Amino acid sequence: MLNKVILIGRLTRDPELRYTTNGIAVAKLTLAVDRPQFNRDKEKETDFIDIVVWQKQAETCANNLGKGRLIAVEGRLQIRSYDDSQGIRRKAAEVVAETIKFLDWPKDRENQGGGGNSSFGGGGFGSEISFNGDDIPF
Amino acid sequence: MLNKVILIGRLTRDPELRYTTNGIAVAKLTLAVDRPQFNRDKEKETDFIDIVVWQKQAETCANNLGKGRLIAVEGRLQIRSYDDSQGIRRKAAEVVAETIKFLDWPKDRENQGGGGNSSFGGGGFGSEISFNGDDIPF
Amino acid sequence: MLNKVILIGRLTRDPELRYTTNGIAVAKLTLAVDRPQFNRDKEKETDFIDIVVWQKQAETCANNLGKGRLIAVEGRLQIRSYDDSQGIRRKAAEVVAETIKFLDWPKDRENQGGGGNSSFGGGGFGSEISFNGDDIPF
Amino acid sequence: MLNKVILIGRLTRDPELRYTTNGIAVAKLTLAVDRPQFNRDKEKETDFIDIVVWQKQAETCANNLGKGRLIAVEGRLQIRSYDDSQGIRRKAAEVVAETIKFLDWPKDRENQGGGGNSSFGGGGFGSEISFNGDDIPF
DNA sequence: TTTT
DNA sequence: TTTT
Repeated sequence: MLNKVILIGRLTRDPELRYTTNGIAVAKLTLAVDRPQFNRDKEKETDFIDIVVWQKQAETCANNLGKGRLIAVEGRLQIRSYDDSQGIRRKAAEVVAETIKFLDWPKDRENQGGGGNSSFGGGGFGSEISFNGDDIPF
Repeated sequence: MLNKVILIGRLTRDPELRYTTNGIAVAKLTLAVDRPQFNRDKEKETDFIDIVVWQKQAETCANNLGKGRLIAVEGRLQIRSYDDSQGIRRKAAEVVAETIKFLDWPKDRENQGGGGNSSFGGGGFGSEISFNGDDIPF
Repeated sequence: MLNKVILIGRLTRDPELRYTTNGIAVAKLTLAVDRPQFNRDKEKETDFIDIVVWQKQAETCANNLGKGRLIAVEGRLQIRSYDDSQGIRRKAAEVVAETIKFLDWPKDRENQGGGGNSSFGGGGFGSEISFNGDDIPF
Repeated sequence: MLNKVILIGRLTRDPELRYTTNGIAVAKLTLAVDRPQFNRDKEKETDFIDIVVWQKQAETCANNLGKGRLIAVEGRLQIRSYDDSQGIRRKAAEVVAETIKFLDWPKDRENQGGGGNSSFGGGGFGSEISFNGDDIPF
């Protein structure tokens, strides 16, 4: 079974950081992802997608991201069922992030920054194991 | 903005085919996507994901798929807000399919079939334009 | 069969635009995609990936992109075999783009621009058919 | 930077298992991925894509997969440069697998098997950390 | 509510 | 060089 989601969009709000009772960090983000517009007369349509980020990445997001920032998210779509405060059964859909890339710089940094604000930050959030191939025996 | 979802899973029910007032075919599927299990003691977890398929593909799905079939879905995650029959505001998440591949054969065909039921069906649902590269001027 | 590639990276050179003998536009780009770095002591590793873009998108890329620009590419991995000028059999790998998103603004525009260079361009390259769901009969 | 490849196709040969000088298992597969056919008159086109699998997954593939098997691969596109045995500079493209799913059963099993050969095996190759969400403090 |  |  495969469950893979890749999104690029902007945060609609600052990340919300919590800790589980076991002390695990978890952040919740909301991402605005505009749908492609084929008809300029039609109003813009946007999907507002809830993102859940765990552990160290949660703290990195909380410390470095804010409303309006452009990010890429790779993760999986998770559907949870729960009863809300009025006892109504609800389904929640959220993307559980495996990797988050920052695709622009914070506003502050741009304003302060000298010339080079077009460079790319991003890296450093991956958690996969990798090899450089120097040692491949083929 | 990018919004890409790729799923492999099994249908929990037969496709449900409708037509819009404009006569456009639309099918609704529910896909069971098991999460990877890292601990055999824990109970299996599954996401039940609603899929929407449009037009000719909707009819192809309705005519060829049934409960239990294994499929791959490529599409985008769409979040809709609506008021349910009790007037309660709800959010619905569904994957709008762009391409669907059939990854196994219907039970009937396997039972009737002679030897070769391991072959792959699938194709024919793509909607993209493609080129074969014979004419690339590089 | 499924063949899906999603890349984010920077152009190593300006797009190279040609036309087939049938007059179809085709652009070739090279994308530098840094691998995630897990060890700051190791030198940075980068994959240089050839991208082929067809038709209107080819011209849009040629007219709007240049060396250093950050883009997202969605497409498929294509392996071609050919004989090079010395008659040596070679294999070429390239990603045939279906959609390209521009993730930053050209340098010029940033320099000229007032404050708001953090906004997002991107859109307009999609080629899929979409629906807004107002008319879904469920 | 993002580099994500998702493929579904059939093995053109049995996996080739080796070990690095450090004793790390690495398997090489070749995957045939048919391109979507929009014109039944045209001959079928196929991309033959090299896959590299590392560590425990390499051994699992070597032990369980063979020519003709249908699999799904998730990984990243890696471009390596090297000099071949005639001293000619070449570029090799391969997909470094992160996850591999088995989408059909081996021929033997089907032939021996009683009725239920349509079920899905697959699982167990994931290497990511996951959470079950019971403990989300939202 | 659920598939194998 | 190729899978179904």
